[in-house]
Amino acid sequence: MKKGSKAAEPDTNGIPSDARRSDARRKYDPEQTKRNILDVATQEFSAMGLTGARVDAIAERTNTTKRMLYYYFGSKEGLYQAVLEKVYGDIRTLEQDLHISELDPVEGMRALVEFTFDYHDRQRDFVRLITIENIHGAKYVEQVKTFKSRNASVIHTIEDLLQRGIAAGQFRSDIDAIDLHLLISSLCFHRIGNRHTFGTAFGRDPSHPRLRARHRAMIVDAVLRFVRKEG
Amino acid sequence: MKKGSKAAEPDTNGIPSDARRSDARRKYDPEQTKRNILDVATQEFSAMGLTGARVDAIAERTNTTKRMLYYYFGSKEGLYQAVLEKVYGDIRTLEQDLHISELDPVEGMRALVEFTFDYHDRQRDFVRLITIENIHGAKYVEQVKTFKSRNASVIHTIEDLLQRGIAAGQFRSDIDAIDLHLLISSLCFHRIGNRHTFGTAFGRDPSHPRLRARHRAMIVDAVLRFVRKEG
Amino acid sequence: MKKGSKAAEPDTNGIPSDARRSDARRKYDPEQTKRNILDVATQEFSAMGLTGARVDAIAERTNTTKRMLYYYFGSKEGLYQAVLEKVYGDIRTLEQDLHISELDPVEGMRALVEFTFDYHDRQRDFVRLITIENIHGAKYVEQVKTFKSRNASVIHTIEDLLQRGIAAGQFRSDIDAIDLHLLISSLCFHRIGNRHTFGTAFGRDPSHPRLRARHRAMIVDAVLRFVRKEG
Amino acid sequence: MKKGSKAAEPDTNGIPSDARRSDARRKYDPEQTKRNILDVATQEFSAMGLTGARVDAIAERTNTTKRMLYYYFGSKEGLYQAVLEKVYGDIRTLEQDLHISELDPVEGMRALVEFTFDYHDRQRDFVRLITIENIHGAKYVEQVKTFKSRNASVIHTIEDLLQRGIAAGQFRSDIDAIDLHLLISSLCFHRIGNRHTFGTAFGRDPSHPRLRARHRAMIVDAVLRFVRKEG
DNA sequence: AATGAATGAGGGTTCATTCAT
DNA sequence: TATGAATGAACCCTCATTCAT
Repeated sequence: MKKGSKAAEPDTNGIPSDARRSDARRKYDPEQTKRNILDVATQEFSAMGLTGARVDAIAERTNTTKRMLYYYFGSKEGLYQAVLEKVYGDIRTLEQDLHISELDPVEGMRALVEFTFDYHDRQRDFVRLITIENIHGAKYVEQVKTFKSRNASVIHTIEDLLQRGIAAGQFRSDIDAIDLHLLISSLCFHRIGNRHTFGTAFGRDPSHPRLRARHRAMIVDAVLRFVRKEG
Repeated sequence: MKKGSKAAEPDTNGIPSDARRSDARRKYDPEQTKRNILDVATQEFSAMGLTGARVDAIAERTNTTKRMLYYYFGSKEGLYQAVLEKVYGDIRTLEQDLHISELDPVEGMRALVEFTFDYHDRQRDFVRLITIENIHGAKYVEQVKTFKSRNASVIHTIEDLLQRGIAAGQFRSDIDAIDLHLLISSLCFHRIGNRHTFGTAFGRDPSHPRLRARHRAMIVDAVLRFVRKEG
Repeated sequence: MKKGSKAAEPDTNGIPSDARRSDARRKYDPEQTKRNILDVATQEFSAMGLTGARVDAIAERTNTTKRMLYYYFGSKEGLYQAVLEKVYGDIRTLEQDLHISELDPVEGMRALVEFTFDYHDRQRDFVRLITIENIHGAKYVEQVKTFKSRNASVIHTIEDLLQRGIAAGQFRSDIDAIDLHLLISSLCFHRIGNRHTFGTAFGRDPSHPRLRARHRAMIVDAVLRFVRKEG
Repeated sequence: MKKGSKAAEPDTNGIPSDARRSDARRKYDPEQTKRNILDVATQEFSAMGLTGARVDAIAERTNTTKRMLYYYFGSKEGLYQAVLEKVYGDIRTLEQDLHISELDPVEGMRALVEFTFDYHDRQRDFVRLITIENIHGAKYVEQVKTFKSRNASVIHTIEDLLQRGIAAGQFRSDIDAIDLHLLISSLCFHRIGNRHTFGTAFGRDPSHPRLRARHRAMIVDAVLRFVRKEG
């Protein structure tokens, strides 16, 4: 308010901006503010759905105010989309670390299924957001750039596995890669995504840690039985 | 009231007045009013979710007014629950018609899987409502009386199949009935419930009629390979 | 519905209508229905006020349906007015039974105050309805025929008492009858009408039976001290 | 904003800008907005009762919109309670200014009664709101913090007066302070609170200014006669 | 960069009342 | 005489969003 207030700002003399970024005590840190909003929004959207989520509820649990939310993300939908982007950005590289192409087809398939299983088992926000997206006809995820490319890479991995497995006489030759991915996804997704209704129906939460190992083995088993060449 | 007035009415050619009671032209027909509201509500809730659905939108597409909706169902949530109940009531008896217990275990298993597949493939509202319920932690379906009992009957069917299959030397003996149901459900549910994100990811709608036969065969195949006793 | 249904009605052959009236088992008894509605309505209006009362709430606790309420009383306001009328009709004759004019002025005054006290102490519905009327500017009680005439009679009683008391040298001669009635009413009304706020303020319910005798004596005392000629 | 614009404004002759902060022309002034809402709400609640009052009606007569009402007071009931609080806050200090403890007991009692009379005579909103509260069982005033404490102070004042009056041989020794307060309140409250029904009954509005002096004297007289030790 | 105050459109719900039987 | 079904207007409240500072 006073003139000369600019001079009164926390002095940044000479320190490179990169270093300042990581200073947690800085008063105004746009990146941190954005991250904070995104984290809270992820929880809220994941818990309540797109329509069920409340902008006020998100703002309240944030370190900043509602206005900032609009300042950075434009609208509720914009924020939702940013959440989707963030969640997808988080996965990006994980799969490549498995080096599946270096494994024997059967072992590679097992590794892929186990990875997929573990991923769904741990990333519940991701699972919920996918569910929510489907209620909205995948309208928003469609605009997430990394979405399609990332999924394409899974198909490549599977295609490679199938090809090598067939060549080695281990796998059947009549399996479509996308169909197989659908099959694997189904088995890994459902037990998390629909765990509440399933739990209510059978008095058994399918996502409970106690069942994890058994389900993991079951799904790996089912997939391997499905792809393996008989006799 | 007058005799002559009958002739002026839209023709009812020969249909006895008893049958016409359920006629759309009757002004005071609570059963029809309720059914009409329920039908419209099923669409709206299924399309928009519980929070996303608009009571006004439902009322508008109804033959009556918004007030009647509250007259019969008390609240938006009450109506949602009634929808859940109706959708569940619709399935109840269908399964018993299969007479699975009279079939050979392998054929019985095939019949069960095919039935489950077809059911999910056709009853998209049902699938969507289950998805929506999971976003709300299955809070509402918990209060639907028929829900648990109906689900229990599926498990009995599977248990019977497994037992007979084991006895006949056809099935493995280490399979849990509920786990198997989860596996079958996963495969049938996912391709419908998550078809939008799947379609966006791979440019292929997994619920498209053109893929139905292939997926149906695939799933039956996967389940049978899973339960069958190996060589 | 069938023709000849009239003959099927509970037969009333020859019994005079007066006798039939009092038959509690009669199916349709307008007088009893009306009384039933009025009784329930008195409770509801007295408990909730005119705006706070709910027509549905009244109808629910009645032996008949909401429609009858409109059939007999026309509207919510009509019913409210009928309640007012009933409550006033109930008092009508009570006061005359005291034969105050036959008593010595001091004893007569005591009797009048005690009667007024007891009446307010017992007829809480009456007190509440008066309170409610004042919130509505006495709009409805204005149309109750017995209201003004009944109140006029109290003034006559007081005037008579004052005159006789002055003549006997017992009472002051400078007291206005209406003012005195206001004074007496104030003392008897307030402890019932405002008992809730008073109770909250002082932790003591002024209408509690335990205090009744003391308050009764106090008020009689206060009034007599007020009217008595000094020295 | 321009210098010249000031001259065009309705004159603010010489009042320093600090004082003008509460000026009606400021657009962002939460305190004024709140006060404005409270003032209008006081009228509406007092005139219509809690249930009878309309949020829309309040908002309409306000400088702001209905939304702000909820922004500041949360709900209709919250606003009602705030009104109660405000009305009570207004009285709080008034009584202490009388310095009753410095007066001779008889004069002190007279001052107290006159103050009570004048207060009820002037603060009709207060009287109405107390009436309304009693219809709701004092549910809301119970939560007004200042309510009990303030009332306690009146009792202390009366106790002090009684004690000193007894010591001076002027007052009777058998009077309970709370009972006396009830007596005084009754006399001051009733003529305002029930003036409509009283007016209808006797064709005389007891709260009319023309009667004020007479009633004031009557009530003081009645109270003094009641407390005075008899010859 | 950041904020409390303000907003209009629409949300679910309830009211007293009337219609058709 | 009596009734369940139906109604439209209005009620209280909440939403995502923007303004002025």
